[in-house]
Amino acid sequence: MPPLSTPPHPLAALLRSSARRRDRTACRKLHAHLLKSGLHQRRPFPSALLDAYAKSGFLSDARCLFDESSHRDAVLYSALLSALSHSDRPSQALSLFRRMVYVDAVPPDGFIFASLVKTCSRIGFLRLGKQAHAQFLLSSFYTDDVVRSSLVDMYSKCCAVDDARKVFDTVPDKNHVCWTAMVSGYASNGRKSEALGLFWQMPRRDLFAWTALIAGFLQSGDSFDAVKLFVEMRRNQVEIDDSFVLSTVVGASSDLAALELGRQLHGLVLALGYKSSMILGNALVDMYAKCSDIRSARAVFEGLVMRDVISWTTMVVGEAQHGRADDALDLYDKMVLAGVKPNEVTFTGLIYACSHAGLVQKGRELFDSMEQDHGIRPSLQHYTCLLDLLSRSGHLTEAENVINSMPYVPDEASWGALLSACKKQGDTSMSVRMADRLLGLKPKDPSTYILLSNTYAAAGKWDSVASVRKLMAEMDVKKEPGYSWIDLGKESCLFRAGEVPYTMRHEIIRLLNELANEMNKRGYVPDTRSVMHDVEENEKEQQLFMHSERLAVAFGLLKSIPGTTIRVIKNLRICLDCHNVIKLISEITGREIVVRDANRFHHFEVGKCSCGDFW
DNA sequence: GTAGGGTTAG
Repeated sequence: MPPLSTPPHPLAALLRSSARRRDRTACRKLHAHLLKSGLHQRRPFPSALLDAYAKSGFLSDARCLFDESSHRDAVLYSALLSALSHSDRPSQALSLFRRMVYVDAVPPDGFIFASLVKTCSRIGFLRLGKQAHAQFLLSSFYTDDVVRSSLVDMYSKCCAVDDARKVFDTVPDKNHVCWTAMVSGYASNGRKSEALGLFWQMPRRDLFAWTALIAGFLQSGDSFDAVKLFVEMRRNQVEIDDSFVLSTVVGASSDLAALELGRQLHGLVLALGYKSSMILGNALVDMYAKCSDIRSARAVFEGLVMRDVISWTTMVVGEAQHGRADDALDLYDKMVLAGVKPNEVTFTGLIYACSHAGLVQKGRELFDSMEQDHGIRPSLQHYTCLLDLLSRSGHLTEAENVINSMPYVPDEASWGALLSACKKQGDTSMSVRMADRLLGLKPKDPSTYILLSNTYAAAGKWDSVASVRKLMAEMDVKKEPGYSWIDLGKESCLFRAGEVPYTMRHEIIRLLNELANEMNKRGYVPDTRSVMHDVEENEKEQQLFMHSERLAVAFGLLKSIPGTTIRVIKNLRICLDCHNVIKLISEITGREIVVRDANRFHHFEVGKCSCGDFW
């Protein structure tokens, strides 16, 4: 006969179900009842109550219970440590752990080791994770497989995949959690073939395993294969009974700027009944914004039942990248009115919006308000946004004062922001000064080298141009080749500069020539400043004529349904001349054209661009 | 009574 286990107290069962529903009111009622009946200090209620508050998202209530408790044993510590390790400030678990060991002299058990390792995984603290591993092996719990699974996860998250594999191999009877942790580890660290190999060796592949694999591919930058795997998962008829995998694959379509795919996924989300999921809603808002369909993004946002700081921030950033600064600022006011606290990401989006619309004073105010009104210390990235804001609108001296007095060491991005603005405004001596500082940092980004080389060339400093080239060779920096991509749902096409697909060659060239005639009538003169190669003027014009974004727009005009918006994605920034040309094309053809470049979105309509030529 | 794997914003 197996030993009879004590049935759970009916109130404990009620607490657990309230926690699952995240029902804080129910927790409070039960808490009151326990207090009145004097049961609150009897086992299992101290830890069950704490756990219920924590799991329904009220960590401060859980913390209060812990602090007021007179008897803090391993179970109570374990409940709070677990809650903190899952919170948005997992490092708090470390100070609690120290208090447990040094103040209350409670020795860690298997539960506590698991939470400690989880904390190290969340904050990426490999050194401490290794110490915890060593202590665990010395303890009497060294055979605990739950802790081993958390160690597999911890090593993977700290990029030590081979160490994760060593732990994985020591587990005799691996369960799903352990397999999934290892598959996720390989996938998210870019070890694709090992991830797939292990995945297909799994005894059974459930939704968790598929999600881990797909999310891992996405994390390591392989959105295309992430989507392919999702299709394979559907073919394998895996039931989707939670929304994790959907938000992951919606994220992949944002990355790919694949609007048609995103629309289909939106349909699937509705069909599977996840209309009211906030996380999925947030992912969809971001997807539509990144796929250049800002109106649909806004429609999904307006339809959200619940909005958290991520929902608002996603929408603010979306409006900002589409050059709709007024809408971004208006959203911010509504967000504050709705009682949602902005965070550091919200301010990045807001200052970016001001910067791209030339709203200097408003941007300065927001930057100051960040710390004054919201207690958020500006990061280096915020300072870089401020530098961009000031320098773009011609406040170069003020910007130079900021970069020299800010409480951070400026990096490649900060000097780069300042330099590109100086150069655009033709301040040669300041440009050279900035360029010299930037060159000293041995930059990594190919576009920085192009910027440096152009700056020195414009100033006639040919010896500096030569040293830029030399450093590029030393650092093995190669300019990324430009390409543009258009997705019409039924067919999509990728264009590189100067290359036209054979089957469409005549039609595309003929259309571009017809458009050029019309443009010439309207006074268009090619702006060859964007052509870097040292060639004759008419050769430069010929190169511009075949820029990838133009080829993609021409393809879109020929192939898309008349009257629909043409959406083009470019991997680098759009060139000055193409910007002029596409404005004219939008006027001549009466079509709306949206280009997503490396930096932002350009909406071309009736001869104008949403960026106001200020990008 | 307490633990381990997979989702959203710059």
